[in-house]
Amino acid sequence: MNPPPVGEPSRSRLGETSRARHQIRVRMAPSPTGFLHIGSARTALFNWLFARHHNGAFILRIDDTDAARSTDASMREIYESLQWLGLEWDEGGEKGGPHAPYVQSERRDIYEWHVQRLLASGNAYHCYCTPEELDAIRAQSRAEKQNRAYDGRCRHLTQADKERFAAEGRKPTVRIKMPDAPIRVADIVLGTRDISPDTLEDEVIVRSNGMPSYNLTSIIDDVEMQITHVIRGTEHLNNTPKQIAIANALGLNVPQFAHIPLVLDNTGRKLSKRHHGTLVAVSRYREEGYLPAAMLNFVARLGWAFDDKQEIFSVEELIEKFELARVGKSGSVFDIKKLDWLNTHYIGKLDVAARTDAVIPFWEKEGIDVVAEPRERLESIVTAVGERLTKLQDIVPQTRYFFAAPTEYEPKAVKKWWKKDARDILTALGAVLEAVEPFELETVESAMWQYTEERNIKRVAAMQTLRIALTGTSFGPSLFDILVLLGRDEVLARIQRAIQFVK
RNA sequence: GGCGCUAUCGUCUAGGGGUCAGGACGGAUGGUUCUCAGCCAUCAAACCGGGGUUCGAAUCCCCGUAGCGCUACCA
Repeated sequence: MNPPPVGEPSRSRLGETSRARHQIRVRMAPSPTGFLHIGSARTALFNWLFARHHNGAFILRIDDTDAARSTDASMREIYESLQWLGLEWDEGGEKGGPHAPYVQSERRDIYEWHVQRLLASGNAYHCYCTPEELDAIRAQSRAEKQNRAYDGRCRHLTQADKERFAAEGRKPTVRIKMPDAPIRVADIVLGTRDISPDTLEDEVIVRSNGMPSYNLTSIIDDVEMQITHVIRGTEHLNNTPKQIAIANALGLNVPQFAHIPLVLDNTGRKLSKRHHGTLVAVSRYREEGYLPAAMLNFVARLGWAFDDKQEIFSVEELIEKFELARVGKSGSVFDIKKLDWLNTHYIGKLDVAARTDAVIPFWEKEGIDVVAEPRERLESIVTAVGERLTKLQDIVPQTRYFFAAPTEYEPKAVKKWWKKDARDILTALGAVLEAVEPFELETVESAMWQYTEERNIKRVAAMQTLRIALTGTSFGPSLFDILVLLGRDEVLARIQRAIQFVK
């Protein structure tokens, strides 16, 4: 007895075979209520990759219908984070395009026109319920184990009822009238299913303040902007039948949908601004010194895999190999350890010049005056540090002593390496280093080895004792690199200071 | 409470009626070495449970269970 499902899309599951006639158009539609979320960044990436892979267009739309929470600052931050990641958009944002404006608060007349059509056709109606009444209805529905929170009671208001409410000063919302037929949701990653209409309630599509809400604006803009594929997070899955219903009532064709799994924290919950704060902010990773290439590679592998052997993907490879068909259905935990590994890898791939450039802002941020340093010396330091950088900001603890003598010696290191003979070793080493000619890598090295051999001292003991005197810590680059980079005078001065400290 | 989605090592995943269930991160051990990092080698580590179907099920079907998401005049 059920009427046939509505909303059947015209294309096949993958949508990747029958696209010859139409250009692929996808969009990312953040709401400007804070920084760019790591999950949004992944959604943006998937959209962007899909667009680039198919030579389509990637559109940036700003969903700011929640006026109370949206800010310009947030909008700029989102642009900036996206640009930093290299996810350039073809239309929208501050860039404009043939479907301008791309900011929803500037498109109200478009929504208004559609709402009037809905009202005129009887597919939408005014609802005069107050928030308090709604709360009560919700509570009751829940108690009665109903599957809908709102019962559609204002569908049947008489003209007299409306006038009475209006006289009371109540401002109505507009609700969409949900259909009686099941709605078919065809999802590229999750498959097709029919949603029973009695689980769908009459959503508010225009607030009482006149501002249209998400489910209306989203689908209207997707259609108006000729979006062919809506790729978004699974949290929107339940909105999809509502949006399809709205489009159907308006006689509009819906795009294809692809809901990608959520990004989870290590307890399996959705990563959110609310619970995780700046941990989910793309800008935070930028500030700590993660490379865009690493972020993209990492985030792409959350829910997507190419085969059973490849982990490292350049952006070009990602574009070439990315397919929606290979996106998984289950959520993925954001594992910072793996991001760290990738970041180390990508930093390692930077040549010295590029790595030096990348690291300079991090020195400056910590007040290290790199401008005063010869470029050559900076590059030598970076070379000496080698692969010891997981994040660019690690450059600071790794190299601080190249710019200023240590002000303290790490207690743990001192305890382990500065035994009773530390003073003697330092004194002797000082003499050795004072005498080497010239003060260069090979000469210093052989002089040191000669010393340890003659005195029958363990290399480690001598080296670590000296390392702490010079750097204040027990780890770091080759000690010979450090010696030469510091120069004889500075080395001798630091040895003297250490001897005083040891007493 | 309702509705929906999901389920392979700790994590990201490959595979998929017959495999020693593969790789990577992380972990452990050993090697290289002046330390750390790196690199090399080795090891531990998984098909949510129960029923079917089948000669054979981790794979197909059903039922559970668990987790998550949504449940706003947020998006």
